[in-house]
Amino acid sequence: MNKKVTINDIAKMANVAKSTVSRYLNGGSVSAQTRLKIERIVQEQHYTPNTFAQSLKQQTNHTIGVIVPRLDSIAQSDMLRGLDECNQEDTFLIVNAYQDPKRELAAIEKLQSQNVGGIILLTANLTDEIRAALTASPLPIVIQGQDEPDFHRVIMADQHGGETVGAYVKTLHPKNVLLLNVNAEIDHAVGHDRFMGIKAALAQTPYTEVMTDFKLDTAKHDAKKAMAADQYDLVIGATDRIAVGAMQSGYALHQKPQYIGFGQSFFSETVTPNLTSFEFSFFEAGKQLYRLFVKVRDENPQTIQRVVIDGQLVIRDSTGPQH
Amino acid sequence: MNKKVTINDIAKMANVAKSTVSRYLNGGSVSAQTRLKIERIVQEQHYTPNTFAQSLKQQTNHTIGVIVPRLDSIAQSDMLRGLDECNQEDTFLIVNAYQDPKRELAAIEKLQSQNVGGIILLTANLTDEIRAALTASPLPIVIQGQDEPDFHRVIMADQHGGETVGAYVKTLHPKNVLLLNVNAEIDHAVGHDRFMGIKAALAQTPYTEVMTDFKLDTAKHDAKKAMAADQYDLVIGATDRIAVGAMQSGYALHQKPQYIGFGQSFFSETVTPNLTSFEFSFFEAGKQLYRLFVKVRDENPQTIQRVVIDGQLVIRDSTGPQH
DNA sequence: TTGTAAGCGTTATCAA
DNA sequence: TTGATAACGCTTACAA
Repeated sequence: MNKKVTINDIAKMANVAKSTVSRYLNGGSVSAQTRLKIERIVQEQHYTPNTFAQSLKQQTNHTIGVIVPRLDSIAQSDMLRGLDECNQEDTFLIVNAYQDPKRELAAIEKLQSQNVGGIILLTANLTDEIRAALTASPLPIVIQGQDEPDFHRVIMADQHGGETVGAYVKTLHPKNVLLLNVNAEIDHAVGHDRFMGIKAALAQTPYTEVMTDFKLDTAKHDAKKAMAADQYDLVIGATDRIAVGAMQSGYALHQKPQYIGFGQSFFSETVTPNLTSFEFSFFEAGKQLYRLFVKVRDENPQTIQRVVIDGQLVIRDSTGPQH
Repeated sequence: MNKKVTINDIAKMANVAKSTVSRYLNGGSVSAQTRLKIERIVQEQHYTPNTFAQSLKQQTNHTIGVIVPRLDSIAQSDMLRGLDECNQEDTFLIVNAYQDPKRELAAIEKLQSQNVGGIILLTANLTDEIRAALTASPLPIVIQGQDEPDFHRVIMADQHGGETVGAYVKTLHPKNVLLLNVNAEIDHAVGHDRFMGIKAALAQTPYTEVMTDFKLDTAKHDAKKAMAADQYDLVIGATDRIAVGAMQSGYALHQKPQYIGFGQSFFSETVTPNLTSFEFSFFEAGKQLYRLFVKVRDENPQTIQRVVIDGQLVIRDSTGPQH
């Protein structure tokens, strides 16, 4: 920050008081004559107000802290793109929590000490500590990822996704199904909501449920163990990544079951064969998330807001005819 | 920002002047007695200084604008993690430029008007306009991605990577090689530097160079065209993503050449077969980038700084024995 | 060691 | 329509 031109400089150059310049900037009443004069000088000098002074004075600011569980995920980056898309005038302070509840909590506290104007929290899992911190905060806060009844939130239609996949699975008439799920304690939306519909659809079909985690390697390992022990003609992963792990195990074991995942298109189209999956609109989720945040911040609604984002089943080669 | 406790509140509670509290906070001289008193109250009240007031007063701040070309890339997120890793006290304002030079320029201007304390620019390509904007800025600036002589920078050892891959390629004794490259005008570090060593190593071997772009679909399409027209036993992609596109084409055409890419491990391990690639340490690059930035900001070196980050060849199944 | 006071760049109030 | 002036929360001479 070298020698930035201030409102005082502009005022002097225009031979007016700085309050007049301020009024000009904020759309107050100024005569056409002085307006023109100030306008010219502001342009010439490339003047932009000092945001710190503004925030200090206004006791609020347009920086929104966004906490993401991870950055190396298409879903998250799509969501951030959605936030960007709608954004008119806010600045996002993106903090990576590295899927660690401790870091998530620390991020909430740090953001508050940095005086952000609000927080958008993307999360897989809320601890009691985090709930307490959120509740204690005077800031407008919106969360995404979990259907937490006490907070304004945007959630994905995991339940509907599970039902849709369930309905599709019925048409495939599988003989023996492997479900690769994650612990609902770690991510309730994924571990529980997604699989309800699937299990209902498999009422008449034998299936095995194996718990794994979100990492590719773990999924690969757990899938291999299961697929070596029994023969499956359909494998459903809780996420695309998990399904891909299973595909690699299948490849190694020379098995060719059908595969279904949950997630977003890029990942699904990267693997061979392309993966059939239920795809959520994370981009849309980001847009809605921003809209909801603005509503919460500006209107301070007294009832908890809840927005559900739908998705759709995209059928690709992994459940295609050649299988 | 509801009713945050200020330094004045603390001062009153402790029956001292606010300057004393300020001195306590900034490590100035205070008697053991008052130190204890203030300490207790600060803790009780969860007092944190208002960063806007601090920045306003100090005429500088600890927010660094980070412009990234894209967010849906492991390389970028690894680099950001590296930045985080070393960071002591700075806040990163991450801006996605969506691989669009216009947005990149706009981001530089917006960050300046937001009074960031400096800019870290990750980029594939610098336009003259952007060079001009960077040169005109009074802020400390560090760039990454291109070997631009006029700016402090961290670059990847693309040239050395190409030579290493070249040496390895010789040991494979390929009969006919397909190079899938990108235009050096779009990304000189990739399009030119990476391929110098490879082409030198292929002096005695027939090869075809096809230009494509960074998108998976384009690479797939271009690779398919080339692989349908001629028979190759080795395909080298300018990036992992491009190599994966080629793998998919090979799969579709029932061809099984060997494949080599450039990039980071996750992507390489996602595909089947796992991809041999020259992997740069983007995480390390991020760390060095932050260190370099701090050096530039705090020491204002008069000579242009240049840091090179190395990588290593990781041999996987795609050039493995079963091929 | 401590307190007083000025000032950072804004916006808002209130006279003129 | 304008311009002084106070205030936002903090740091920093300088004085006590």
